[in-house]
Amino acid sequence: MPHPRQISADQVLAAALELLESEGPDALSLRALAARMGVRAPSLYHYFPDKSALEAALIEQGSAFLFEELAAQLQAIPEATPTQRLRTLASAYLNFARTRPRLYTFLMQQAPGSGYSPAGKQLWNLLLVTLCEHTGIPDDTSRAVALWSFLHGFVALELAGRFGNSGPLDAFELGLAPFLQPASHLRSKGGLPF
Amino acid sequence: MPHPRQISADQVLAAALELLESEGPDALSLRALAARMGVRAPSLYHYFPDKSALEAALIEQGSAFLFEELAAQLQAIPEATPTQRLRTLASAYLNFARTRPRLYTFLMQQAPGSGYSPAGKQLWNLLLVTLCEHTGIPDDTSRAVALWSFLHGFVALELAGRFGNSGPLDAFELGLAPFLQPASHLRSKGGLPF
DNA sequence: GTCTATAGGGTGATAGAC
DNA sequence: GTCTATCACCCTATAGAC
Repeated sequence: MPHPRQISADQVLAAALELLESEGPDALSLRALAARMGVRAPSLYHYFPDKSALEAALIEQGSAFLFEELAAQLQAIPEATPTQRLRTLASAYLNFARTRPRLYTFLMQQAPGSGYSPAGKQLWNLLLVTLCEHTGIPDDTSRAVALWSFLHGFVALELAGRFGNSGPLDAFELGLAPFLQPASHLRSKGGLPF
Repeated sequence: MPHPRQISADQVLAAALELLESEGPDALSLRALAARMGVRAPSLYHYFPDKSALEAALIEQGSAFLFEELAAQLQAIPEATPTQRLRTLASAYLNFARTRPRLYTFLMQQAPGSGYSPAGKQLWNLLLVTLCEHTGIPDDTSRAVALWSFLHGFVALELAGRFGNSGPLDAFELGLAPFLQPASHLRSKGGLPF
């Protein structure tokens, strides 16, 4: 046989992830991707019906990657208080985005497509649960959205190069502080935020 | 004369802004832009040396547009307290992004290029001054970065369709609340944030 | 399962006529 | 100042050989 099996769907996704991170989203073409795998572009159609399907799978896998990274950081500190866990989550989020800036940007700039995303749901749930365990409020959805907004906003602006060389780390701590307040302070307000 | 002057640099930018908002950034090609102006693509090179120069000018003008919108909203309430002004600024920011989602995304996803951006500086200064007048802290840079992070993050996630139909407006108020706290509360902490 | 060949489209940019 | 014509490149996707 002149052409034995050389690649797999997972290998395609792994190579796509590498290509995306090293060359940017515009360089994520089927030709370039195939070339990186030592194969020709049409071969990829054996594993994905078209490019958008490949992209969707890439987003799903990238989201799962992010989730696993955050979960791993939390599992590394089993004795931590809920507040420490929340701070760790925030740090891990920032760290992931800094380590894989183009992947992070790629993940966030696309809506979760038509179908629903298991990895996206896991991610959101991790954030929500970690926050709720800190605040002690059962379904603290709005606060979780606010926290996510801050985290994403900080990360996105930093990755886009909007922060000068003025220390943005101060700002990260400052913006995070209200979410890290002791839970008692939040509940004593009786419904009023902060 | 078979070919009298038909367009100007400003008209090109205005048409580009329309095209960007209505068709998205991928549709912003020189051919499509020229077609929209009733002209051929090569004519555009008489006003901009290349596409990237046109994009840079578009970003600059779009940023100025955003700045003017925010400034106008603030000038409309000359009697307002600093806190009211800050809240108005946040609302106007959110409103601009919702009204011109693709322009906003386009503006934010690009670094300010090589040179510096007067409009970008005006924008940042307006945010910084409005916040500082509220907190009473002279150079509250870090807090301004944190506020910008939250505003941009909320807007970006909303525009990317990451918020379900669960009320994101609550989250906006909740995330904004720490920044709107009475100034006395901020200063009484003696350096400690919040 | 991978290949070659190709269809059919897009893009930015330039030369030179008028 | 705008045009036509064109270069040189990129892309996704399919047909059909092996």
